[in-house]
Amino acid sequence: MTKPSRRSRGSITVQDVAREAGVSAMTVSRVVNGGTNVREATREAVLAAIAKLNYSPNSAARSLAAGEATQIGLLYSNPSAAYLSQFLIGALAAARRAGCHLVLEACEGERAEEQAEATRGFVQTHVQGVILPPPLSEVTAVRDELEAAGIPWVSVAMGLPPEGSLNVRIDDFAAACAMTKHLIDMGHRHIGFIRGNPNQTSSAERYRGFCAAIEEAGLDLAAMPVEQGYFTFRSGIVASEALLDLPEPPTAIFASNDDMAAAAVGVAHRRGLHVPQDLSVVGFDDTALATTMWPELTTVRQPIAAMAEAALTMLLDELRPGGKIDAPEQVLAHQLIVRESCAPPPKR
Amino acid sequence: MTKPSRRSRGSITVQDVAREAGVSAMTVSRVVNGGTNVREATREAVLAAIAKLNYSPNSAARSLAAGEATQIGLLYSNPSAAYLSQFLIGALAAARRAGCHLVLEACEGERAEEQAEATRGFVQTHVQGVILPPPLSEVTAVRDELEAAGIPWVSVAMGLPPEGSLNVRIDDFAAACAMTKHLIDMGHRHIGFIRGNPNQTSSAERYRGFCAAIEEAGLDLAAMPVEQGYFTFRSGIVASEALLDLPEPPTAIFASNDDMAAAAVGVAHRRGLHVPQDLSVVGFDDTALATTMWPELTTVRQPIAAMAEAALTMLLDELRPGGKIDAPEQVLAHQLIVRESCAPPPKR
DNA sequence: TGCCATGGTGGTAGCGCTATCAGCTATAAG
DNA sequence: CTTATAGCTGATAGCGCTACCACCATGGCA
Repeated sequence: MTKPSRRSRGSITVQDVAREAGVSAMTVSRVVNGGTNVREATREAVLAAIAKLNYSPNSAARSLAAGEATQIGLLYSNPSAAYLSQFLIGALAAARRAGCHLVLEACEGERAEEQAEATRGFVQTHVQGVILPPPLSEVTAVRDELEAAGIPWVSVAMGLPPEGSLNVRIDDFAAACAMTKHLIDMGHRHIGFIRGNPNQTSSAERYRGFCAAIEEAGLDLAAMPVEQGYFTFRSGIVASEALLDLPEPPTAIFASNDDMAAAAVGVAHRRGLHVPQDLSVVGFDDTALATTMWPELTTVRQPIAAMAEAALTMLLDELRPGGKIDAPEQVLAHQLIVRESCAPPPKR
Repeated sequence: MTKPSRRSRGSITVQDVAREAGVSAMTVSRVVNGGTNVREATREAVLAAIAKLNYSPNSAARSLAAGEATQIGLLYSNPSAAYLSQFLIGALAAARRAGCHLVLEACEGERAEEQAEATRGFVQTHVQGVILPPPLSEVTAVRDELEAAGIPWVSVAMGLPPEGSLNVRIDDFAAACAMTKHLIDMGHRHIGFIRGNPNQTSSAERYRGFCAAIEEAGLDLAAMPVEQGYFTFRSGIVASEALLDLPEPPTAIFASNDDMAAAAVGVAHRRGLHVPQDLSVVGFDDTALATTMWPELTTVRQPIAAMAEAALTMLLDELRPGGKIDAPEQVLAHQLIVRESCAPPPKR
């Protein structure tokens, strides 16, 4: 008489599958994980048993037995909500597959001391690795703290990551270049640019892309009005006002992110300018904002969720004892999203 | 000669703490978890040892040994990004504390069949419970599917949840009432209301709150123009146009969420109306949008992260074998956030 | 013919924690 | 003074899985 174990929730285990397939638990485990050194016939028998019993491995047991990393930190700071939610979706998907937990920590302040403090929180909770989405990927206070604690990290969406560091990003340069070409192809010859926050290297990369496209088209870069922005809506207002106050205002504005582009549209409306008939506006990032405005924004889409997934996967590879990272740097594809906020320039 | 176990990552375990404190591992475990039946002196010794060794429990081992729920589903559908990110932050915090994984699943379509399909994905991945943020909390196709599979769920932010169901929410009625009172107190006597999507009971509750405040102030409810919206920016545009096209347009617009309020502001600007001098606009939810617009929006803040945390905690309580839920319904406090988008009505 | 590679498989021993129960000490009750 | 009762503690036995080795067939090579 086999009384069922008191604690068991009656779920299917490797043992059940092994019995069903007529092999050992070990072989089932091998099939489930990559499965090197298993004969094809055996593998199929196991897979059939898994399907029949509707088995799914217990991730707690798996991480415990494998001694895997279980806590991965994610330090975020004042991200756009749209960015963060996409990022979390991607990170969670990867985390669940790997059976590890995501530990979030907000890093509010701008001061190095506050940032270091938030980072230390991670060290105390024993996270085994940390993911740094922008703009934290660029903050040395955070990176130094992690370095000191010997915790590996992956930076995401840096414009120009330091050599040899783990990072996942898009090609900001190429994307900005393509967007600028799009404006030029529409007929714009006088394009205003709003730069991003200089504390992020992607700002410089986007500006470089803009410049490259202008020069490649044989236009006079010096004639293009450029304003400094800081990725915030407010800074976009100031920059847009400055651009539109010029004696000869541009016919198109390329803002380094969507928030600032939204600001440009708002300023234009206040001045009675119609977008896109009188002024074209384009952004960068394709956040939710881009489609909750009127007109909807032409912008560059970053595969945010995929980048988060890639970052977590890369980090776990790094953490795995034997496994060395084959590519410490991963560049994912961006996409130009054309919507209604840009049109050929008005005829004079 | 004790060779260290091959797989150990050198982390501190209960055994280490037990040795340090001069007690058994079991006692340490008791102290760490609630700690019933432990003498005060013993507890302190254990806590001291924990602090000294900087011990933190291994959540994988814990869930495995305790046979706890490890996978909680979260079905989301076209939420505002701001809502989702806040929600995930709260849910993740609770999930990590409980040592369970969050399994996300997007439920895109509107059709019952698609919704049921997405839900079945959960059943196959063996989630032990499901959290339903709005608007899915109201979708019967989803709930029926979960019911059929015997998976418990918690609904979040329903306006008027069915009796006896697990749910976490705010008092939409009271919040809308307070907001309306705020407008009346400012001197508004002719207030336009944009309703939310009728597929969500919170829409009706917010409208009820509006009506109650109007009547309580002795105003004529029938004189207040009301338009149907669907929580989207687009629907807000249509509704706002209708309100402002009236022969006698309202001096204030109360939109049932921030997206529609943002639309109202946009429409007003297009018509050359200044907000808040010519028209006051208020929203509901306090999403990120409320502060990335100009002027910033007066709105109602829902404690989204706290609601998500409460929902997950409630679900885990329900799942715990012995533990019965003491309160299947939990109402959290909302907050009126006053910003720049509303002012006394213009003098005639 | 022997012998070592090699690919495939199973047995064993934990990973770090907690449920269970037995035992042990104090206090209350008989 | 015994017995019942409660409070506190520890030994044991797993939770479901995988690392590690031992093992057994092959088959190629000397």
